[in-house]
Amino acid sequence: MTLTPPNSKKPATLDHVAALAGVSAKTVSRVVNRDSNVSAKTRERIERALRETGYRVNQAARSLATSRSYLIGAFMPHLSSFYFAEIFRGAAKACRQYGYHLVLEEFDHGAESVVDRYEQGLRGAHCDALILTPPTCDDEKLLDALDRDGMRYVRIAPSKQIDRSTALGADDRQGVEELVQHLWATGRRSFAMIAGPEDHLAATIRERTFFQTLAELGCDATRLSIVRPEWNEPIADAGREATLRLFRDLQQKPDAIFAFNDELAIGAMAGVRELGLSIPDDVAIAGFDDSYVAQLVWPPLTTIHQPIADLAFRAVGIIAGSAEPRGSDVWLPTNLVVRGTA
Amino acid sequence: MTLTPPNSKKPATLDHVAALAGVSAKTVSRVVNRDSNVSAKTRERIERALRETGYRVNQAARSLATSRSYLIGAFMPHLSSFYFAEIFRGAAKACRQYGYHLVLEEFDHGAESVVDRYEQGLRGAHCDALILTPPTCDDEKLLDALDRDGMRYVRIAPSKQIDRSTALGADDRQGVEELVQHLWATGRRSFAMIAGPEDHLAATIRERTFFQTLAELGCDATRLSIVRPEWNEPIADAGREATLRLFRDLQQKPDAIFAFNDELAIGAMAGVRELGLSIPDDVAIAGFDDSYVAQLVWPPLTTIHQPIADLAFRAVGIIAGSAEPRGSDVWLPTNLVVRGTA
DNA sequence: CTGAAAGCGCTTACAG
DNA sequence: CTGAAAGCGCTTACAG
Repeated sequence: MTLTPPNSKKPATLDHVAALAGVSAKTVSRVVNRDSNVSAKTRERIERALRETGYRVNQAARSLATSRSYLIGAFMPHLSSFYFAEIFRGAAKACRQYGYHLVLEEFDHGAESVVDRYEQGLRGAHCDALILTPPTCDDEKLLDALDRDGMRYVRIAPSKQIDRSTALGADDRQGVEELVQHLWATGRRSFAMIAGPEDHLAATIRERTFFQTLAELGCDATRLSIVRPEWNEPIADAGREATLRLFRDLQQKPDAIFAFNDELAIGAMAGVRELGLSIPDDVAIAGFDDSYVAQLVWPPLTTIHQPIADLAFRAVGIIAGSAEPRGSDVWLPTNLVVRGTA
Repeated sequence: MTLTPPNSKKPATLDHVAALAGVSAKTVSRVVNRDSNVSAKTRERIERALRETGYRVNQAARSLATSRSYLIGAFMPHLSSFYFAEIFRGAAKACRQYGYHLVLEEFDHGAESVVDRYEQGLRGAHCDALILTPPTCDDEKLLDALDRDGMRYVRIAPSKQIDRSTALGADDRQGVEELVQHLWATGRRSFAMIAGPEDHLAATIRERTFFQTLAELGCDATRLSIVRPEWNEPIADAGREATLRLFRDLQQKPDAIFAFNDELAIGAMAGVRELGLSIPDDVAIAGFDDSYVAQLVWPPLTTIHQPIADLAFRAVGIIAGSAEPRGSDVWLPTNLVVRGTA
C-alpha cells in the first residue's frame, strides 16, 4: 500500500489514518462513526492519528456506500417572500443541528412547472428528502414524481391529500379569533378581508374563522366584505389595488382590514394612505405571518404570529429522525401580536 | 453479472444500461457526458436504453471518481437581510444554469465564529467552492482555513486583501453621485448620513463620495453631518435611533438623510415621522441597495440600485467556468432610483 | 470509435 | 474487540 506523505496536499483517508495508528481502516471507521465496540487503548491511538492527519470523511465515498447524502432540498419560489426567508432560516438551523445540509433550488412559480424543476434540477442533487411548502406541496404531479423516485418529503401547510405524507402546519384559527376579539373590543364594526389564494386551505380557514367569529359577536352582515386580489408581483401592490377597489365599490367603508399575509397588509396600508385616511384611527389593518417586515413599516404592523421557522425546523427533525410517515404530524399555535396598525 | 429486473425499485446504473444496449459501461458514460466520440448508431441505441431504464447518474459515485460535488456553498448570516435574499436568488439562478446546486449554511454573525461554522458545518458538505459576502469575506482566519483545505472561493464586495481571490463588486461612487446631484437639484441644503460599518470598504466609499460631491457643489461644511448607528437588530431600529439622535444633537437640522442601506433608511423614515416631520417635504430620505422593501414602504423609498443578484450570478459563473483566480474580477455599475422619499 | 481494468474512499456483511 | 473482502457506481488512463 502506497501512502501519500503526510504533508502532501491530498487529504488523509481512512487507510492513511489506519496505517499511522497501526490498525485496519474498518476500526478507524468505527471511531469516526462513534461505534462503541473499540477498546479504549485503540480508540485513543486512532484519535491521535485522526488529529495528526487532520482526517475528514469524504462525503462522496460515504454517500456511495450508504446511499445517503445528508442533503435536504427545498424549492425557493421567489425572493419577495418573507415566508420563505423564515422557512429557510428554520430549516438551515435544523440542518446544522442534525448534521444535514440545505440545498435550495430556484423555482419561478407561474413561469414553469415544479416537476420540471425537480427532474432537471433538484433531483440531480440527490437529496435524502425534500421539504415542500405551498404551493408546491399541493402539486400532485410533483408528489407522483417523488413517489416514483422513492424520494422522501415532508409537507408544510398542505391543502390537498393531507394524508399523503407527513404534514406540519399551524392552527390559524386561534390567532384569527384573537384578532377579531381585539378589533371588536377596540370598537371596529365594519370589516373587510383581503383574501389569499383560492385553493389554499389555510386561506380558507382564515376567511371562515374571521367571518364566523364576527358573526358570533353579532356583527351586522352588511358590514362584512371580502376582496380577492390579483396575484401580481410585488404582492404588496396587489394588496394596495385590492384596497383601492374595496373602498371604491363598497357603500359601507370598512374601519378594519384583515389581510391574508403581511405583504398584502402593507399594500393595504399604502392604499388607505392614498385615500387620505389615517392608520389606525380611520382604518385598522392587520396581517398574518408576523414576518420581519411587520416591524419595519410604520406604524409597525399588527399581525398574527405563525411559527414558520419552527415548522421548518421540525420538518428537518422528522427527516433526520426518520420518523414514520404519518403519526408524526405537527400543528403549532398562532397568536395575535398587537403593534401600531390595529 | 447479475442485473436487477427493470421494474425493481433500485435505480438503473451504467451497467444496466450498457447490458440493455449491448455495449460497455464506458460507452454509455460517453453518451451521458456528451462525449462526441460515439458512432451515431451506437449513440441512438444507448439513448433508447437510457430512456427505457430511466437512468440518472449517481452523483455520489461521480463525485467520488472526479472529486467534484457540483455543490456551491454560502453562509446565510440572518434572515433580516434583503441583501442576502438577493445574493441567494442570483446564486440559485446561476447554479441552475450551470448545473450546480446551492448549499446554505446558517451563520449567526456576532454569536459565533465563521471558521467554526465552516469547519463544523459547511466543510462537511464538500462543496466545490464557496461564495463569500461581507462580513465573512473579510475574515482572514476563514480565508486561511479555506486556503489550507484547498477550498476555492469567490468574494463579493471584499474590503480587505482584495487581491487574495477573485473578487466582484459594484461601483458605489456612481450611484451616490447621482443621488447628491438629485438632492441638490431639488433644493436640499443640509445633509446627514447614517453610516455603515466602520471596517466596510463600501461604506467608506459611500461616505467619502457623498460628502466630497456635496463639497464640490459648494455645500456649506456646517450643514454636513454623519451619525454612526449601533448595530442592533433589527437594523431598522438602529436607523430610527440614529435619526432621533441626529435631530436631538444637531443645531442645523438636516433636510436630507442618506443611509448606508435601505433598512437603515426605513428606520430613518420611522424616526422622522415620530418627530412629526413629513417625508419628503420636510426631510428627504434615501437608502442604498434597492432591495425589495424599498417598494414596500410608504412612500416608496428612493434608493441606489446595486446589482446584488447579478454579482452572485456572476460569482457562480466564475466558479463554474473555472476562471482564473484574479483577472476575472467584475465591477458593476450602480444607479439612482427616484421614488417617493427624495 | 470502443472497452477492460483499476481506482476513487467509504461501509456492509461476515468471520474470528 | 478487530479485520479482510467485496461492493457502492462512476471516471481515468490505457489499449486497441
